Amino acid sequence: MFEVLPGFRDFFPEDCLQRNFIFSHWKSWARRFDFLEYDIPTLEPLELFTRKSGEEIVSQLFHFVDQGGREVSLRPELTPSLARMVGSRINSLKRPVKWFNIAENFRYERQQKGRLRSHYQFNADIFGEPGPQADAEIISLVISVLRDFGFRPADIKLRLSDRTLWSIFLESFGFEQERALEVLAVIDKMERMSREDLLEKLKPYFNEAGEDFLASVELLRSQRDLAGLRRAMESLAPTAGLKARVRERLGNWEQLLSTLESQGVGDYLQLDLGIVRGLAYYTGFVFEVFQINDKGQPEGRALAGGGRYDHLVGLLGYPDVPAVGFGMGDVVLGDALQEKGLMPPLIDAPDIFCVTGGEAERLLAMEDAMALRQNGFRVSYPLKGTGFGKQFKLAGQSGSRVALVYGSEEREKGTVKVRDLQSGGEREIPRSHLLKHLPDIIAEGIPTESGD
RNA sequence: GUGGCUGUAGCUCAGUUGGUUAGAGCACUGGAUUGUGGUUCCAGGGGUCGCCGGUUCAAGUCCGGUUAGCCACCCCA
Repeated sequence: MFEVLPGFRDFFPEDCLQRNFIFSHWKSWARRFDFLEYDIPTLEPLELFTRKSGEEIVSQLFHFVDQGGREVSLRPELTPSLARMVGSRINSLKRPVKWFNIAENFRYERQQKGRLRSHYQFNADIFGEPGPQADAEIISLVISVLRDFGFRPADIKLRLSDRTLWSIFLESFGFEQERALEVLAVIDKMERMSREDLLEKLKPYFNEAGEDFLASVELLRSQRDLAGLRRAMESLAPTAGLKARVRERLGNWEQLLSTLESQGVGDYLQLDLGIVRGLAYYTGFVFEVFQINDKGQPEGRALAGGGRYDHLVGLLGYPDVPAVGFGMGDVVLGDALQEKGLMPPLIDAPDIFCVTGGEAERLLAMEDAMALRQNGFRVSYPLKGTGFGKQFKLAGQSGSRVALVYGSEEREKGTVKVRDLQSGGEREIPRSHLLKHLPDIIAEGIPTESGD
């Protein structure tokens, strides 16, 4: 017997129904925000990913050598491919470039909850616009989608942070470029590490001054509103030059937040500089969306994450172009929808179920079924002969709205009996009038004789 | 990659101190039912007890290994 590979999933029809429910929401909201759909290959040169993330990523990629001797890999994400597409035509694309994609991504990793070796991810990105209104557009889209799934502000929070402020902060301690990123990586782990371990990790950078540094980091991380963030940053910036950059950056914050407030999604935001995101290429606003528990604490894996990456396209060898985007995976989202009871009952039923008597009647039904199908109706019938009773049972189980009854009596009169499978009401109409009347019957039903 | 827990029918699970041919509910198939239903009743199919080995007269049950899943690390899309 065969089983699916570890970390992969079979999608039975009921699973596809749920997947399509998620996909259609994603797509619908991307369209409403006027993002255009694009797509990329499943298989890419291995180097496309190592260029961005370094050689250590290779052990987590599904990669192999193809028959032509090329080192290739299933895509673990689509940002590098997207950067290639955008970069290669950046001078002819109308800006801002607003694109989205829904695709399967692969990673060779030990699986656990919310994290498989294959998952589907919704990505939307904006290229060519460096200002905070592009960030707001992305964040607003993320929240709009999740809100439409039924998550309320009490269920989820988009934790919003800023790599730019962290850079200014680290610069005030004398850290820039690589060393700033290394210290940032330590800050990223603060939620999960003890104070002793943190101090140990910071020792190479601060010697004995780690305590003071940590206190400053804590001050920043604990801020939950813009006024507090402003006070904290200004108290930490030692020079006039840094103070000016803080003021300018906080102006961007104001614009971002006021845009999101006026779009009515402010209730989902939580200012939280504790979000850093591990990836090195993020440059400005960054965010992650989490479910929150009764105490208001984030729980589980991020439902979505993203941010600004103004130098990635340049890093991959194309002209520099500012960019901001996000990703949202189907696994964590699907789990969250199940837990919260937000996955609605999804029905997948035909419009019409044909019930037939003998062979002559069956052939008439086949003729009508095809005509109905050509007009967009979803029509089903048994694929083997059985009695009327059995067929009505099947019709009921199918979830179909109406049954069309083709018996010898109807055949002789040139009619067909239409039965409303919900109300039990019936109506006999000439076969030639089927197409004309069925849309109304399906929409409005047939009352029972008692007028019920 | 490291560690802990768990594997009995498609699903949820029983299965006694090791003891004959491994069970239930749901689901599925057929029938009761050849002109009207999702109820009901009857019957049936479906298992290498994850896999391999060991202990034993005897293993679903005990032991070892392995594999898969879950959880936590590591890491992060």
